[in-house]
Amino acid sequence: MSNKQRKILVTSALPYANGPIHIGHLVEYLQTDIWVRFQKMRGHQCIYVCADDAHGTPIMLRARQDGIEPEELIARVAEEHQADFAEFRVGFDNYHSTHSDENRECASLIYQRNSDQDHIHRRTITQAYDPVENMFLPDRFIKGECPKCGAEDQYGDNCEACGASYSPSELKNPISAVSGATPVEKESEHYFFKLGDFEPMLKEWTRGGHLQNEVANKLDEWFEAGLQEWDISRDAPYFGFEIPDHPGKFFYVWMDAPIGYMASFKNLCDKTEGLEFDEFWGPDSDTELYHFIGKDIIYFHALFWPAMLHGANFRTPSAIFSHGFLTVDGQKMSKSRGTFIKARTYLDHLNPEYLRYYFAAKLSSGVEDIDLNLEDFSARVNSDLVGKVVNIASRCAGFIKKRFNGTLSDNIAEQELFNQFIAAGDSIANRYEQREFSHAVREIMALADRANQYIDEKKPWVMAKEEGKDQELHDVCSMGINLFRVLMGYLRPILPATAEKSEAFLQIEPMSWDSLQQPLTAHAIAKFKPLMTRVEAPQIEAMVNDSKDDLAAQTQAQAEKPSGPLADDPIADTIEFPDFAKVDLRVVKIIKAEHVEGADKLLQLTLDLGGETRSVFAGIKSAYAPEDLEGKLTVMVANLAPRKMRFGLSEGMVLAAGPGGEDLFILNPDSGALPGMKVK
RNA sequence: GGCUACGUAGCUCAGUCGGUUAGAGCGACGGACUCAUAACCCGUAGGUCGGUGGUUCAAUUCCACCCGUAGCCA
Repeated sequence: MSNKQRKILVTSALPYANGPIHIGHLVEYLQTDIWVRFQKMRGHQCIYVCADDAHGTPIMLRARQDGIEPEELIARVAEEHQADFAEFRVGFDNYHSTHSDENRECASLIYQRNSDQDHIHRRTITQAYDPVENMFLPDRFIKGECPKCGAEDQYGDNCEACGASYSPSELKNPISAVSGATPVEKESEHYFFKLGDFEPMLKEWTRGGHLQNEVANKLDEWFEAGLQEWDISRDAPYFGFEIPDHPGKFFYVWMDAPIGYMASFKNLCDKTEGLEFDEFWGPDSDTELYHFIGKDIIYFHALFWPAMLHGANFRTPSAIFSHGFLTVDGQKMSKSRGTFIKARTYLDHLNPEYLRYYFAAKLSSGVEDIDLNLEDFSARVNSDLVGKVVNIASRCAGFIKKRFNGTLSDNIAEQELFNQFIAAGDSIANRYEQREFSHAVREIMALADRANQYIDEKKPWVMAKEEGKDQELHDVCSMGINLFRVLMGYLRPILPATAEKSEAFLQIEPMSWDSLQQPLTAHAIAKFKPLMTRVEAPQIEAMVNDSKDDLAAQTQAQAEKPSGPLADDPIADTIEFPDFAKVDLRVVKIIKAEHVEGADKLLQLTLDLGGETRSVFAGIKSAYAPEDLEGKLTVMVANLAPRKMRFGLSEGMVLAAGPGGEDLFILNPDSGALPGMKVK
């Protein structure tokens, strides 16, 4: 190793403990793992820690729904997560949980130190509250109609239909997703982290080479908008850590989640001789700290996190490495298309090495999304790995075994070619270091092509039939094996399992970057066994089908819950006839229907009551075009007090049924009814 | 809606700090070979570099607008 040993601590974002790992998550864990394995091969001390993110309202509610304690839920999920990671060979040095003593200590300490420095501020805010469940509601647990476009069933923070963002209080007809009750406004004192205190420090930090350029540019936007205080507390009931000395107040899950990186490392220190927490986290630490994250959580990692660390007198990260999202066959992962593939479903059908390779072949240091094209996936894996790389060993091993007693030649036949392979190592290493894995793969595959060309030029199968060519045959095949070894060494961070099988075949110690420079001569190798088999189309189909099955199971589960108009909207309290008789319903004819300028949902109707004309605004624009209404008979409440609306006076109302949106249905009297007739 | 990326051969992607005939791998087609997991080797075809305008002697590369895709808006 040419450089001195580095001390590096690496993290991947903590997976949330309310659901399984899917292939989208894996982009990050595999990217990180490849980088870590590369660093280790280079001889550096590189420690990779992670943990389950176990706190927050969704976990509390999910546990309640399953009828178990949150602790039981997160324990079960932790086991599943780690089993998935292990099979994908994600080599964490430690995997912990944010619901741990270490994390409670670290979170409390970071809070306390920031508080002592006056970076925490208390303020009373008003928030949506579920009066049935007696809990405050996070935005995404409030549903209602979008204030902009009127789309039904939208979350409290933004509308999936029109993309508008808003606050939950702006939602129309809001309901709690937990109880179905109408939320009320309620005051509560919250704790805020004064992010603005850190603006100068953050501006310097974000431009100090710790972020990808495009990310730093993005942050500039946020700086321009102004840094606002960050709400770090939540009220009971909440699954998390109670804030020290403030009963009933808990740390917001996003406050203690990144601290989970520290906690996991602390937990590792406690069980590892000679590993010192302060050496990696102290303010003057000269070790390196890297966080691999998805681009969706840049805000938390590039602003709050360095600021909190700084405010608590800890070191800040050396760099944040953000990556894009995964699409499958060019589109967002979709349960109905069977492309929402869970790690477990993948493992049921395919070798994890394939996916590691495919992702590596597409990953760069940027934040672009990458696409898993299933057809391309098979082609690429089969052609590159099976056809090219593994095949090199396969086509040489037979001769070595049969003709030379399984021992390599004591010559290295083409020193120059071997040197070229070694020389390429610097460039490949540089690609790995820069997280330009796709470039690294490209360079390695170019070498694999070169190795196959070499064998083709030398034609060992011809030599094998000629007299007196034994030495040459031995040399060429040994050369092939040596080239294969170097290639496998370069691929080792990406293909750990295949590399191990290759090491067993070659009968060598685990390869390091430096160990590759010495070719194997006069060395006994084992019998060759296929190192990797091809991806078969039926495997892919089966995986996609199983992913669809998951969906079917879910839909079924939903179907078991009673739903429908009666369940959604139970029959109201009994009334007496006089109550009903107060309502004067009349048959009317719609003479005119027109759009109302500026109104999202309303149509203006001119109604003939048989001698009298009324103007009524009806919220049925989403379901009816005006021209389809004109001439129709319907029913109105004729004695409803006129109401002044933004667009004019509405003199009554027409009746319609249905949940809303396109599903609204006005009433039609049977033929023969005349305008003005009373409905009784 | 505002902002940010991205849009290059059938597929997956390089590349161009503006400059002669735009590249690779896979796939297709043709040939060669038979050591090898029908793998490997040689060759051929295939692109108005999302669209329209502008700057320039010259634009796929710079600028503007438009279309499409994705993400962010704490």
